[in-house]
Parts: sequence; structure tokens; C-alpha cells
Amino acid sequence: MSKRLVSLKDMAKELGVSISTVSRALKNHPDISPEMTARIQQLACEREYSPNPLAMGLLKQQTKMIGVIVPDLVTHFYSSIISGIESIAKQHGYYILISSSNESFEKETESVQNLLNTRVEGLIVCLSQETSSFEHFEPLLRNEIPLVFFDRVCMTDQVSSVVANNVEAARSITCHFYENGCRRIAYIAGPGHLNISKERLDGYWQGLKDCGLKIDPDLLEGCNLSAGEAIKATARLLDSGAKPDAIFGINDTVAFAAMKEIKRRGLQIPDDIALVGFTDEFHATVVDPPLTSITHPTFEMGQEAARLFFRQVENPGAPPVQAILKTRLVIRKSSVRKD
Amino acid sequence: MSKRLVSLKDMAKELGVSISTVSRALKNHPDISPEMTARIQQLACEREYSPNPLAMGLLKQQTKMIGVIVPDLVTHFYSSIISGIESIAKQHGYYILISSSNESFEKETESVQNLLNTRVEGLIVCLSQETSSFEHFEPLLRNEIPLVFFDRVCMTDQVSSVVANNVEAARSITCHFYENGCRRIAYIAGPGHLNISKERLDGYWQGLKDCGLKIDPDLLEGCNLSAGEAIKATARLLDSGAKPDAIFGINDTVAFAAMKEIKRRGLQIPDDIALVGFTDEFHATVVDPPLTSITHPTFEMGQEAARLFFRQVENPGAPPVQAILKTRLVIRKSSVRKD
DNA sequence: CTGGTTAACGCAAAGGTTTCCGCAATGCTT
DNA sequence: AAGCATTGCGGAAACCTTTGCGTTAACCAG
Repeated sequence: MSKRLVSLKDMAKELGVSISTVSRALKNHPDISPEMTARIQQLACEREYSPNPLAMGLLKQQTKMIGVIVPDLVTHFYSSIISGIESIAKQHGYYILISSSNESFEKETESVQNLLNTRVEGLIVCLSQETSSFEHFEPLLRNEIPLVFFDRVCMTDQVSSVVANNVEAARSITCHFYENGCRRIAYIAGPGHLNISKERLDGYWQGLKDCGLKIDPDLLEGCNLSAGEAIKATARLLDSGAKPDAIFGINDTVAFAAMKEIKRRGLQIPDDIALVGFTDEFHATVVDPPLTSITHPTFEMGQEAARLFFRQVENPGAPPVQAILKTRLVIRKSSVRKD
Repeated sequence: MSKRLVSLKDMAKELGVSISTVSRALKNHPDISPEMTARIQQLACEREYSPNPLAMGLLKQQTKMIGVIVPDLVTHFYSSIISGIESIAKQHGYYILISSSNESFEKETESVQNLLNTRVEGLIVCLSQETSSFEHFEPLLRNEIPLVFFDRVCMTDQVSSVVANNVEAARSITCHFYENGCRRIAYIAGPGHLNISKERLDGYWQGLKDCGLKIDPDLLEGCNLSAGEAIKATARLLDSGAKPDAIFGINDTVAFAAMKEIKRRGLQIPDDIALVGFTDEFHATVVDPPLTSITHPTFEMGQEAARLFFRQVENPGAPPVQAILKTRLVIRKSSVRKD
């Protein structure tokens, strides 16, 4: 096991003074004589003293840790958001404790429990796909423990959150399809209880309406957000009599899965089926054809979530706010028809 | 601020008993009468007592935290490894504290310091691209603080590490090119001080030798591992008189950058230039053409690193070991010529 | 010479947990 | 009935830091 780092007590004994003297000397407290201060600071320097955060945490009742729960760690969307959270946390001298729910409600509940037991000062959370009841967050509300949701959110009247402007984004996608000559625009949605799914569906409908198209239930498919299910949903869409000429996928995974299935059938993108995703910058540019998509400002979303978090830490009673981030429709080849 | 969770003292006062009695009752210590034990356990249950990890950490001198330093958080390679580390850590009841160096030596040094100050029990590290001196790890060695390197490693005689079988993998790539008719096989390397760069270069040379090809310095290009530099390196390769008919990129970023540049020039993959990367599963399948590559078992690499870590925790004096993980050459269209 | 100020430091408590040791009361043995 | 072991619990130290307050000695003014 590692040798203990030096403590105030160690240095106090070595110099034959009291612990409090050492403590104060290190903070340049005026009560301590300049000579003593100098001796102590020099020793501290030699011994590479650094305060024990556990002792501080115990005393001050704060751990300087934020718990972060995400559906998974490996997709770029989340890791990029985490990166954003970390950047702000670092500025505040906080560390983040990451826990992934693997899209499981049970694991999410467990993570909330574990993180609270670890005495994080609060939580920043993106709901799992399965999560449709929210009691596991009640203890946080009761005890006024800072809590922020991002992307997949709930209880927005009580909890601060960061989301994308999903409705408008989905609307603009639909119109973009229309402008490129598509008339049978399909949407592959996610679980109905997720805000992102509902809001993007709303936007999709609004877009149809704005373009004078009718809502056709056959052009609406659902899936959980796994690649396998998304492929099946795409297949159903293509096999049914719906004859879509455009598909809008609710997120990265779905869009790429759709692309795979469309290509597998030898259909051309965008000429047979135009495709647009809802994703972040990186992936979209490496696939072929490059994917038109709504890009999330993911890093900024993480930063904003962290900022809202610290707002609550510094300002306990503050009412919840909802930050809505602008997205951008980035047009690439997957949706642009030559004619 | 959040209300304090219930402590042993709180419950002791409520029941009119001593703290030690409560503590013992919760552990079913035989000294405590069954009735008292029952009363205490029931109260603990109602109040949702959970031990304060700060107090425990202070007492036991362990924080149950592992510091993890990676060059960045957002590439799939690292996030997948982190996921692997986390899975093993969770099993041991440990949390991980993640810090990204952003490929900067200075930030890496800083992270080591900060994490040690946070009293993590040890570190799992992937060196930054810039790191070529290693004094910042000396304090860990001196104090026998557990340390494990993965992928980009150093001081392997003193520190346990996990790496891929880079030499053999690079050799097999080279031979694969040869079998597909390529004769002017180029390699885009990384910074020369990194083990991964050196080992893959060795393998590349071995492969050339095995196939009876000569080493041509014009077919060797270097870059730092950024996309921008990789594109430039590819351009130099294509502009020079070297006339490569195959390119082997040292890692994900480089391979994708090369692909972009090759396509931009209107060259065909694999017919004009065959391309192979050194990457992990996910990306390679979504690009066009699908990228032949050496796939890392990234998740397993993380798991193995964590296992080596706990081996050191449980077994302080143990000599360092090096785990070498097998990779797989997954052949896709980017390297297979029809004729 | 005395009362008071001040500089410079020590004491102790608090934060939460575990564990060794001690103590009282009870039950048993002889 | 005296002596002893056992049962059941409390006290206190240790882990480390901060901080309000108490203490000491020196010094100065009256």
C-alpha cells in the first residue's frame, strides 16, 4: 500500500509546534510570526504537503464531486458532453464521477443511489431509454441536492435542464426534405415517453403541415434506440406499402442503422431515399454519402449543464431554468437531390 | 445546500445509546443484544443510513477511487477503454476519476498532481502524445502507489502495462497488402518516442522483409496524431515521387484522415490506393468503403488494465507485468482488390 | 508598580466511523 | 456467599483539517 502523505500533525511534530500553528502558517495568518511561517512553509514545500481532501470534505461537508449519469460512455454524443461538463467542473475545482446506466432503468436507479452514498454534491443526468418513472430522483428534490438533466429530461418544472430546440430542428428537417422534392417523409421515432422523441415528432408534424403534406401513420415507425431495432424499423418502413422517399432518424444510432439497411437493399441515397439524422458533427462526415443532419452543440450542452449545476450550488433556493440550445441543419449529400 | 444525511451519532442520540453500539449493531456484532440490534437496524433502514465514505476513507486511509488519465475523452478508442475500466472498478466497489490530458504533456503532469492530491489510490494512464519524459510518475514509484499504463506505455520494467501486439499486427497488415498485389506500401507513423509508433514501424519493416520488399524511406511519413497533420502527411505521400499503392495508418484518426484526402483527390480505394487502419470496430464499418483494420479489443484492454491495477492494490510488492492483447485483422473492402 | 493591550501560539471541538479497552451487571460455579 | 466469567454497552482514540477562543509573555501607558 502507498505510504501516507505528510499531514499537518507530522509537520507539527517535526517542528515542535502545534497543528493549528502549522495550519495557519500555511495560510499566512497574521497571528503567526514571519520566521515561523517561513520555516513551516519551507518544510511543507520539501515534504510536498497537500491538504487531505477527505478531512476537508468531512469538515466542510462538501466533496467537490459531481455525479454524472449517462446512458452509455462510448457514443460520441455522450463522451463529448462529458468532456464539456468536465471542462467547467475543472474550472471550479470539481471532479466528476461518471456512471453509465447502459440504457437500463434499474442501473440508473442504482447509480443514483450509489452516487448519493458517495456523497457527491449533486447529479447531472441524461435519462435512460427505459426511464418513465422518476421517484428515484425524489430524495434529491426533498433534500435540495443540486440536479440537472440534459437532452432526455423530466420534471422540468422542478429541475433545471438543458435541451436542444428539438421541435424547430425536426420541423426544419421536414421542410428541407420537401424542398428537395420528397413527398413521403418518414420518421423513425424513439420510445414515446422520452421528451426528445415527442418533441421531434411534434416538429415533424409541424413541418408536414407547413409544407402542406398530410400526416400518414404508415410513415411513422418506432424503435428503442438500439442499432438492431433501428434496422428492423427501417426494414418495416421499406417493406410496407408506405413507400417513403425520405427518412428522418431520431438520433445517431438510428440514422446510421437506417443507412446500413438502405444500402444493403441496393437503394440509392439520396435518390431513392433521402436520409437525415439528428447527430453530432463527427460521425456524419465519415460515412458515405456524408449524412445531412442536425448537429448538436454537444460540448456546449455539457458546459451549460455544468453551469446550471453550479448555479444551484451557489444559489440553493433558485428556481429551475431550462436552457434551450440552438442546433444547426448541416446539409450534406445524403439529402440533396441533383434535379 | 443539501441537508446532511443521517449519521451514526444522529441515530445514537435518537435511541439514547452510544455511537459504538449503533456501529456494532449495524454489523451484527455479537456484543449487541438481538433486540437492540433489531431496533437500530430498523431505524437505520427508515432513515436510509449509509456510511459516510469520507469518514471511512479517513479512517481506513483509502478512497476507493482510481485516477484515469487519457489523451482525450471523445474518441471511441478511449471511451471504450474507460468503459472497460469502469466495469471492473464497479465490481470492486471503486469509482474512477477521469482526467483528460488533451494530448498535452503539461496537462498530463498537472493531472497526475491533482489526482494524487485527491488521494486516489492509484493511476491508470495512457500517455499523451507529447510525453517523452517521465519524472512526473516518479512519486508514484517511490511511494509504491499502484500505476498501470495502457496502449502508450513507458518504463515497462517498473510499471505494469497493457498493450496490443503491435509488431505482429503491423506485420500482418503489410503481408495482407502484399497478398493483394501492393508493392509500394507506405506507413504513416506517429511521434517516434511513442511505443505504439515504434512497434508498429518494426512490424511494418518485418512485414516488408517477409514479403521480400525493400525498405524505402520515401514510403515512410510521420505526423502527430491530429487529423490535420495526418491529412498533410497523406498529401506529402501522394505528391512525392514515392507513388504508394497502399497506405497503413497508425491509428483511427490517421486512417480516416488519409481516406478523406485520398477521396478528395478522386483516387479510388482500394484500386489506386489500398488502405488499412489500426482502429476499433465501430468506425471502420460506417465509412465507405468499409475500412480494413486491426481491431483493438478496447473494452478488454480497459478491463485488463483495471485487473492489473487491483493486482497491485491487493499485492503491493508484486513485480510489474506486461499484458499483450491479441488483435485481429478484419478484412473489408478498403484493401481487397478484385483482380 | 499595576492594568491593559497585543503578538504569537496552543487547545479543543467538529465532522463520521471503527475498534480496542474498560466497566457494570448478571448468571454461574464451588 | 464469594469469586469468576459472560453479556451488553459506553468511552475514547485515531484518521486530518479548520477555527473560535483561551493562554502566555512581553510591552507600554498611566
